Amino acid sequence: MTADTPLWRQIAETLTAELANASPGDRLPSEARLAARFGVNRHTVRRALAALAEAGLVHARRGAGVQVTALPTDYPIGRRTRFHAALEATGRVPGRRVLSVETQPGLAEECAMLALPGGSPLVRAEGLTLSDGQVIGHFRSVFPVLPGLAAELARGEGVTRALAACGVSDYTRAWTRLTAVPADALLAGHLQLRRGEPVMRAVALNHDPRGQPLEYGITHFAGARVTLTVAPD
Amino acid sequence: MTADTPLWRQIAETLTAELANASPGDRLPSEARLAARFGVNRHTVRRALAALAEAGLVHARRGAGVQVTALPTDYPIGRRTRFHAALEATGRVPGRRVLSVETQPGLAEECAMLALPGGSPLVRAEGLTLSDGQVIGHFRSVFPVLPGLAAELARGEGVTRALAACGVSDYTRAWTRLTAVPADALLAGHLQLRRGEPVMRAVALNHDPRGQPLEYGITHFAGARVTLTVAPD
DNA sequence: TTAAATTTGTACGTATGTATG
DNA sequence: ACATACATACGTACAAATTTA
Repeated sequence: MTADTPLWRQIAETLTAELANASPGDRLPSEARLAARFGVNRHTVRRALAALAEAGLVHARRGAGVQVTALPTDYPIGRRTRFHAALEATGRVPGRRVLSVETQPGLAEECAMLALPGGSPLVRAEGLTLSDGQVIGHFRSVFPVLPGLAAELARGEGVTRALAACGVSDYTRAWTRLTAVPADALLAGHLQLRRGEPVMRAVALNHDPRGQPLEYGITHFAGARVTLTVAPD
Repeated sequence: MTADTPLWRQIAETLTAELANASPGDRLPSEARLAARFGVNRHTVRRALAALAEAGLVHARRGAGVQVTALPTDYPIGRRTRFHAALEATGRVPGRRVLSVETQPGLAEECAMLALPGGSPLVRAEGLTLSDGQVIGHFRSVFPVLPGLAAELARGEGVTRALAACGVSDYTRAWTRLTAVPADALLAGHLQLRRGEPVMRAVALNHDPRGQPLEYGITHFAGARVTLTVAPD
């Protein structure tokens, strides 16, 4: 996002971010208006819009404007499916390295996912997932504040054990959303990849047997090192 | 190819045709030379080259030239017979476009997955997965040879209906394996991505209610456009 | 090792055509 | 018919990476 990245790419990224709040069918401002807004030539805006169109996010029609065509498609894979990482089945030694555990006010999205009021304090944990000592994933999870949870998580014995120590005997996965994304610089560093290499993002919500949300987490797996298997129960 | 088609497209088509006699790694003439040859501005040539790059046929490197990455003959134009209308699908997929249906001896892996002797003839189907007319995935499936199956698949009425026409009333997913991989040139062309962009690979096995393998398929989804949701019942 | 030439990438500007509303 | 908006195509200039001398 600094001066060495092309103008058209900065504009494309800005517009992409803004599309998150848009709906399919919404019209973008005209190329001339966008050019005026960003203080660039119209062709520079066109280059940015071409990138968005190539990604399938927008669609331009001559005479009409540029419309938002599609947001990421939600693709249900099946109902009676159970989700587990392949490494559990292959007999490898799983492990994790907790990088940080903090208690902070949660972001709006995080609080909403945990069914808590906005700005509620949350326990945030970040770390790496290992297989035979090899880094295969990076996770970032938020939990509601439970007595002693942060300390238990920091011991690195795993989420299940930490929750059990806090009196939560069991929890189940409400849903998982999977998508393939390019690794950013931070992720590339954690997973020992190059920027842009494919990474699988798994966004998951876990809740207790009564349906109370317990954990909202985003995990990124190194695409080349991980296969997720979805199999019926 | 008349006067109403844009110059850049005419040039792109001309270059694509000429690539048939080229080999991967060959260098194209410089943009300046091509501009002189076609008698157009350099930007017009750039627009044409951008189209070729988008299709995964060439790759440009600043300072070096433009190189051929893949042969047009590897590109589906030669193999695809015709585009069929997208029809109703298996319930989860909004649309499908069947590109080709062939009966061929299966590869060892394919035969093994279908529990057939090596070298058995298989019905192979290839096509695109759509959502609102937008290409979101590319699939390649193999089936055991059933009477009339190839013809039914070729009609583009969907896998479910084709199997039903052959007496298979129902089938279920045995398992799905997911991993994130970079798009190769062929896939980039199909999914309208750039080479190397993240793609989610789903390898799936479907079988009939008695456990007999019916379909072994590999689908690649455009990472930016698809989210797979896994939810328990 | 250095310097120059080559080649693609970015950004600007201008003009005109064509479809839409 | 008219204004709006995207599409095409020309031009210039400079930056950045590579190749060549």
